[in-house]
Amino acid sequence: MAGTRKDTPNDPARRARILEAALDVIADGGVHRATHRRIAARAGVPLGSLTYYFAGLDDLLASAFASLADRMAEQYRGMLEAARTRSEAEEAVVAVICGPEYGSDREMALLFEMYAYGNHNPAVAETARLWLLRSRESLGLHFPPRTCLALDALVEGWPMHREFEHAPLDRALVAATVRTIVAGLGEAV
Amino acid sequence: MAGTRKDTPNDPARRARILEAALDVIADGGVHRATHRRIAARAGVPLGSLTYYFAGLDDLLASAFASLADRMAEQYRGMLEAARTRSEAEEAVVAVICGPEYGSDREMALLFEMYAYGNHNPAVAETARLWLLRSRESLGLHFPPRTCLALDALVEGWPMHREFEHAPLDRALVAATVRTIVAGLGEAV
Amino acid sequence: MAGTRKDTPNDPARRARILEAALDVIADGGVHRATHRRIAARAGVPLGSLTYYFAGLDDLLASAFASLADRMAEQYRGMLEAARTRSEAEEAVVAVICGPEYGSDREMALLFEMYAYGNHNPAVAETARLWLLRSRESLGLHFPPRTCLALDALVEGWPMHREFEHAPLDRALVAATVRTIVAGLGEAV
Amino acid sequence: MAGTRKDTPNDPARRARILEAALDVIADGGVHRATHRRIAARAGVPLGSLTYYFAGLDDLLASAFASLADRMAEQYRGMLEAARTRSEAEEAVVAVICGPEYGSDREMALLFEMYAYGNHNPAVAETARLWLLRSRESLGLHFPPRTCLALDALVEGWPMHREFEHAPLDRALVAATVRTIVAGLGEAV
DNA sequence: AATGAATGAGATTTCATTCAT
DNA sequence: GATGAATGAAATCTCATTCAT
Repeated sequence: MAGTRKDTPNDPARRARILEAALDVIADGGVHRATHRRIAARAGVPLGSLTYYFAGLDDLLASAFASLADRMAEQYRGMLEAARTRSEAEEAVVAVICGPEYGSDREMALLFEMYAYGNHNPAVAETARLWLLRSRESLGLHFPPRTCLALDALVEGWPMHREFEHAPLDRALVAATVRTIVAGLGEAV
Repeated sequence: MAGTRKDTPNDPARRARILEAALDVIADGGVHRATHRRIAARAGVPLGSLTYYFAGLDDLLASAFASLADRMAEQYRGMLEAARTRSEAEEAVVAVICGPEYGSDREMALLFEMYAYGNHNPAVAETARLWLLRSRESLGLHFPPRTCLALDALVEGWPMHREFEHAPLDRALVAATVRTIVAGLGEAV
Repeated sequence: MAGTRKDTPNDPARRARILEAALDVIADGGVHRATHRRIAARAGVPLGSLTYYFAGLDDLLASAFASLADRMAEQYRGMLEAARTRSEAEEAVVAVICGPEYGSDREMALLFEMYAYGNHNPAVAETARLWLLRSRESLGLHFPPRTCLALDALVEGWPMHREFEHAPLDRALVAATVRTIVAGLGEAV
Repeated sequence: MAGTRKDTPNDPARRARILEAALDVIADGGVHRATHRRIAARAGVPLGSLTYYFAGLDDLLASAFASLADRMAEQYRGMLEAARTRSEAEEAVVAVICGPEYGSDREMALLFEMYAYGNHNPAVAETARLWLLRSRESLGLHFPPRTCLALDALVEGWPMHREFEHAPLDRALVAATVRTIVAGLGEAV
């Protein structure tokens, strides 16, 4: 808590700090409670800053989601890239679905917000589309295209159970499902 | 003076009409743009009506989502109940995922909103939890529990691709995946 | 100064009071300084009142100008109607141009504001057009149409001198000019 | 780095360009919408420029109106100076009133803005006063003082009809009125 | 000399909610 | 039971101006 730290003018990190604050506020209260005031307060910057850096709240939120998607896509890819064998790759997919290496509760909540907001904001819709595409590409490092599509559906859908039922996922079941899909859909394009 | 009046003073359908209007407004602009005024205008009822029937906006939205979840859970169950054989049941799951019999774009968007809003509203979180549970129960009419969990992940996740990529899903691939999971996970509890 | 008087709910005079306050504020500082806050303060009503009674600032200002134009057109007509002879009518025109029976400084300033604002607001442009028309009609009680047009030009233009040069108009000259125009243009349509 | 630069560092025309942009912005949206930002954008100069060249917005607007009045007074005088005979002078007055040689719609709108703004800004009031004086002086090249006053009233007032009623003026009527005034008021001082 | 960055103040507007009837 | 009127609070956004460079 740097508390009294004054920003130097032209603080290059300020923009990023605002974005991160926006994500915090969204994670806490949802897009529907993300306001200029709350974001500015959380970031510790004056209100006027937000409209100086961003054309409007929509633009700010869209940028925040873009930054989120970017960061998560990189993590995702990192996990898949680290796998050396098909079997390790399957294990990586399980980890992506079940955590905890990937996708904190905060990030899952933010993704839901992104999907919801994307239905009402073209820029965010595009961010979501790209995010889906990139996750598919990461899977493509190890699996054929059709398998990627099926696994990706699992990756999007299963964490929902994690979120709303208050129990951790059954890791063995997830692993079995992943293996089944990979084996069952085979190598066909 | 009753001349142009549309509702009897105690219109029993008014409450339902307000809920439907709320869903329309949410589908159009998201929870973050759902306001008393817009909902009242859409429902064609006086503003004061809303605070008469509902304790507040949160309560109204929670009721609207509950009504949505209820209706969709019934449709879902109807589709599974109509299946007579395991194979028809698999076909029903494919239909649930790919549409168009189930889950219009409007309804998909509303589900995203429900998941997002549920992260910030306990009543809606409970609605979402129940909805997930009921969809699992419907699958349970035909499949063993672990298969239900895996299929349900697919049911939640795959429609997202439909929503953000602008192409219909590959029905054959979905069918193959469903069959693979059903066969691969077997009958074990 | 009624000072602490509370408005009864549903005060029928409140709308009119807001309009009058708006004109006061415009007369003081010009349209470019007429803000919700200032108008509300001058009228002694809460800020929210203004947007309850008027769709926006433009609407409020347009209504204020409409009320001004209406009142002045009635005064104008009253003065012309009171004239019994052609000679009295000429005298009435002189009075309209030179004051003080008609057109206080405040009202003249407001008219300038109306003309200026009318160039950027269709509703006010229409108000200005109607105002010009009604003043012509009042002149028409005594003079043929072409004479009305010429006299009306005088009525609009001469007060400007009054406003910006800091001397009262030369009443005798105005009278002579009016007589000359009435006589010179004759009775032709 | 001079690559795309349009102005030399000390562009002598920049000040004038800003003033012209200010007039454009005023003509478009009125004084009440003339802001530093809009003017800078229209002029294609950086925002900081405006506060460098002008002490504040009031100063900028006052300078812009001064430049307008100057230019129009010169045009006005040019038209009167070109007249060689009394009859040509009368024709020049008609042209000034009816256009199109003098006073485009844009310029008329700007004059209205000047009159309105002048009521709230001493510098602009002085500009307006001078403008009225100079137009009178130009008339004085051909007509005696009292005639000048009367003609000038016509020159200020008649164009208003042009502006708000959507028809061109009746040139013959204007000419007849001018002749009548010139003849009727005679040569007396 | 000239300007991009920055911000406090305030503008317009929307809104949930209260309340008298 | 039902609702139009009303308003305080807060939302988004714009802006004139200052300042370091």
